[in-house]
Amino acid sequence: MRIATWNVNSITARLPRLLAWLESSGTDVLCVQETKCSEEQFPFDELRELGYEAAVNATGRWNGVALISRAGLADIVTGLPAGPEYEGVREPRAISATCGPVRVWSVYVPNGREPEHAHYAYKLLWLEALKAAVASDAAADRPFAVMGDFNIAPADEDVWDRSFFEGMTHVTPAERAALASLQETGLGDVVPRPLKYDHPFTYWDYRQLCFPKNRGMRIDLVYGNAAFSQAVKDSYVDREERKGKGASDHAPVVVDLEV
DNA sequence: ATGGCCTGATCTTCAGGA
Repeated sequence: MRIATWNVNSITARLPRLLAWLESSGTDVLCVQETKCSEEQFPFDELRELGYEAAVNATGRWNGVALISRAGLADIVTGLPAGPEYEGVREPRAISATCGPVRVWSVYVPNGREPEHAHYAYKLLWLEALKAAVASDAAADRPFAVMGDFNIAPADEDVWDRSFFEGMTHVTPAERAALASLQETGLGDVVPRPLKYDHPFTYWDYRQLCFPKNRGMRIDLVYGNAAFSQAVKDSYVDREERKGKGASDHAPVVVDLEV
């Protein structure tokens, strides 16, 4: 089974590339983030024509997550149970389902904006709620993973220049501590291999030639429990999908499982 | 080759992304 996660930065703008990539990569289950559409606007029909069904948690122009699967889609949970609100809104940032032998969450962790911003405190609260939501499945025998855009670089080598990010979100000790806390549930970082260069960055800013210069970050992560991690046969960042016109600023992270 | 931001809506200007 091939399972992947990809922040598409608008599923509407990305639809031609998304459909082509699903076919060319042969992905069975895709965790999507930043759909940036309402559920009414979600391209269910186009996906169905390729043999995929979808479960969606999306409300409009911001955020939005989905699971796209041709391996089953059962026991769907929309949103984090007891997930925090931001400015009175429970934003669409998580969805989970069972896809054949695997249970999976697609998550879009809040950005945080700046360490002093209310959004940053919200980010840490959101990660606490995520830990509570996944603890039971993480400890179970069934292959289970939390996959998505975590908006956190786990270590200094996961950003192109540590000094560039001084004082910024994505690299603060509190955010990294939240990731470490999540791992206490029994989840481990499934680190993909890069297809080029020496580090598996997953995001490159659109601006200032960041991609050609490989000024990237590894913030799209896969956290699997023991059964999931043992089933991993290969994992890589498909940087080819970051190339050319109409690309997302994130590349898909692909995981091949023997289940 | 990979190329100096992109997206959708409040739509010609802006918030948000990270």
